[in-house]
Amino acid sequence: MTSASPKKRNDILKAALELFAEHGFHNAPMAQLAKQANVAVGSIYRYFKDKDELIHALHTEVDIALQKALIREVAPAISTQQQFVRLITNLTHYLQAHPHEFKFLEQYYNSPFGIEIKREKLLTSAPSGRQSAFGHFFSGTARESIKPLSTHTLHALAFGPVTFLLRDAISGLVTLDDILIKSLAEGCWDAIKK
Amino acid sequence: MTSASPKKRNDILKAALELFAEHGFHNAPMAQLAKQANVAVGSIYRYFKDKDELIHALHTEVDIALQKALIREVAPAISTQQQFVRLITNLTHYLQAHPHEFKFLEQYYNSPFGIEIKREKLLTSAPSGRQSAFGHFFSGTARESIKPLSTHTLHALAFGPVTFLLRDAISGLVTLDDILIKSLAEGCWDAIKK
Amino acid sequence: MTSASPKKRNDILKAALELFAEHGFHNAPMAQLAKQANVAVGSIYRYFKDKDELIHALHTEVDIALQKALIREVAPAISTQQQFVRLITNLTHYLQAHPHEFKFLEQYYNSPFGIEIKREKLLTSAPSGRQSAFGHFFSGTARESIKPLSTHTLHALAFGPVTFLLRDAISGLVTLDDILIKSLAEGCWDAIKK
Amino acid sequence: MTSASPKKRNDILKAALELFAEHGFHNAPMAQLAKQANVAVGSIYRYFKDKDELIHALHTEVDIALQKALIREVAPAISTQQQFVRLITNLTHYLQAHPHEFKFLEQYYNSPFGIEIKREKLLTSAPSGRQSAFGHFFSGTARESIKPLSTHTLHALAFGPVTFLLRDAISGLVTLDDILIKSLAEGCWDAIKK
DNA sequence: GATGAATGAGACTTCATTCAT
DNA sequence: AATGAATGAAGTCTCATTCAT
Repeated sequence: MTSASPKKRNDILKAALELFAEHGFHNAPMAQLAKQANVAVGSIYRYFKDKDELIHALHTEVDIALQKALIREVAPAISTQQQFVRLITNLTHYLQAHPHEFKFLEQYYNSPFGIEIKREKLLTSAPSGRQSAFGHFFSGTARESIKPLSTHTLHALAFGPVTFLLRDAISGLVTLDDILIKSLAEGCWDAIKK
Repeated sequence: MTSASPKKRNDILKAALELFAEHGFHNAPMAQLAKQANVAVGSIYRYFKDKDELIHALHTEVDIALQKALIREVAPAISTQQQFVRLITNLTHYLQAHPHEFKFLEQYYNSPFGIEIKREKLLTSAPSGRQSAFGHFFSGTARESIKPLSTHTLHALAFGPVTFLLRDAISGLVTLDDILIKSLAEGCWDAIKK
Repeated sequence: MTSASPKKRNDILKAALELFAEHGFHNAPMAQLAKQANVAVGSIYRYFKDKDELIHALHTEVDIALQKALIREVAPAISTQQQFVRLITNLTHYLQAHPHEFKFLEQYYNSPFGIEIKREKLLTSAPSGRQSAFGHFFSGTARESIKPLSTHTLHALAFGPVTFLLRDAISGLVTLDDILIKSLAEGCWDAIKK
Repeated sequence: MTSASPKKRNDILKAALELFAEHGFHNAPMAQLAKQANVAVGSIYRYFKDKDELIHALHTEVDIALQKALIREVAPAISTQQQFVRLITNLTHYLQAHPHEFKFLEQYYNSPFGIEIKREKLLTSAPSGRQSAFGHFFSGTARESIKPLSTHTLHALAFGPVTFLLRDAISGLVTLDDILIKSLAEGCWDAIKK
């Protein structure tokens, strides 16, 4: 699907993000999506082959934006621990500020879509947010300061807690203040540091 | 809504677990479910008011079974760290051996259903489910050995990595051997211990 | 269908009358009917071949009871007008006191069932309530005092107003007191008297 | 709920009228309705939210058409009696010529739908429908020539016979010729005139 | 290129009827 | 004879997708 008007394509993706996050893939009819995007139903199909392709495209966009956010202010100058805490903090802040993105991603990775994607990531060096930023971190000089575990395990210890807590935060069950985020990040660091 | 024959009710729940795990709630039509359970469509409605109630009932069953598995061999005699490692190990083993249950739960907690339940668990003293086993642990004598963090944060640090890794394991992206599980559990412990 | 226990048969008919009147034929499932009658679903089918037969049987019962009520205190001694007013009054009183019966009959005559029955009534001298009581009246000595119209027209002029008003009364839109009923009956008499 | 093409909307209403009249609301599946209207099932739902709304909409249409027919040739010049006879005659002629409309209305007023409507008519000044034409008549100068009864009673005496007889006529049990209609109308007049 | 009315497969659910116990 | 669990056809409604304008 080639895009004729990037503006319109964006409107659709934006509307899709909101609807998917709020109602789930299966409770977001194309008709409603079109309405929210101020676009005719038929037009959506000029930009995306079908609903699945729309979902995948949205994932790519969201993933790219997330990656950008992750590496903000992660200077090489600062200590390894500080770098790590920075990454975790960036991740948490960004997703807390973008609950739609978070809900969308959770949903995505919990659906048939997600598994496919994960498998691909292993094979190709996919342009995917999280893993690449952290992947870079884990395979860099940090390696000396952290436990000699597989990348998968490290990812789990670093990411797991954040996503777990974010779920609760976004459902309104907890409030994430800076103190909490800091202690979370430090806990994660304790989990992986040598 | 519960009728006489527990056998048939069970057949339905079993079929539901498989289909929901493999295709998702929304891609598991009642007709297919009936077929898989060797039951007429209408029969399902003798045991469950509607699809939602079936999903909730399934959650209850799965949750109870999981809790039973969690507390296996967690003797009061062993050290706090050993208790914790035991809990994490039990959780991981059980869910790895029961991928359907895991996928179902992930899906459940990522849906409107789950949030409701979580909220309830906060208010009531959750009669079943993951949190109660760990909740018990965190509020017991272990408290002296672990960081003074909120229950939510502790849960996140303890559970987050496991569920994160399990997703990958169940997708076939990693293989969880006992060594890996042990280092994961120890990592979690490092994250929360004082 | 032969009746084994007239008691049970009656329970079923009574329950059917209530449910049909309150919810309509199509919103009165056999299961609910059974429950209300304190009888197993299957048992209903021992007394009535199917739902249709049950409805027809109920019609017969209701019709017979109505006919009995109609001829109460219609002595040959009193004047023709008084006889007529008596009939109308009886009809109104009875149906007002038995709204279930009225609603059932209205529904019955407004359905495919009713038309069938009416057609039969023309051919055979069916044991049917209303028409036979009034039929008898119209073809008796009263004929001299009333307009020389067809039986159908006379029926219409005599019955029409009553049933029309009863509908409103039973919906709660009007209250029928004795004065109102009297003026109604007199109006009907004015319509048919010579 | 009203979309662009009034043609298709009309086709649906026309088909609905036929099916509802012939088989009843509950024996006229949407699928059959669609077929009869030469329309896809889904299309019906573009024009009407659900079956109930379709039924209500149909009632509105039928009611408007009926009212138009009622007031034909009811000149103010003619006598009160003549006006009344005219109204009754119009009503009878129209409904005899439009049996579907008659059956539909009977069914409608005998269902939960109808009662609602009647109640509303009492409160508001009914923008359409039978009552308004006759209501107008009863509250006009005619009042001097007719009995001092409640509007409800007058309606009953005027309408009751007509609807009663029409039921039989439409079932084919009677044939309504002009003579019969005339004597019916005069009977009704005798019932209400002072 | 854009529009949105039309389509119809398919989802969920109900309920009259049967039949093993 | 009675029971009520089981059945599955059939009903209402939704929604991804197409296509004439």
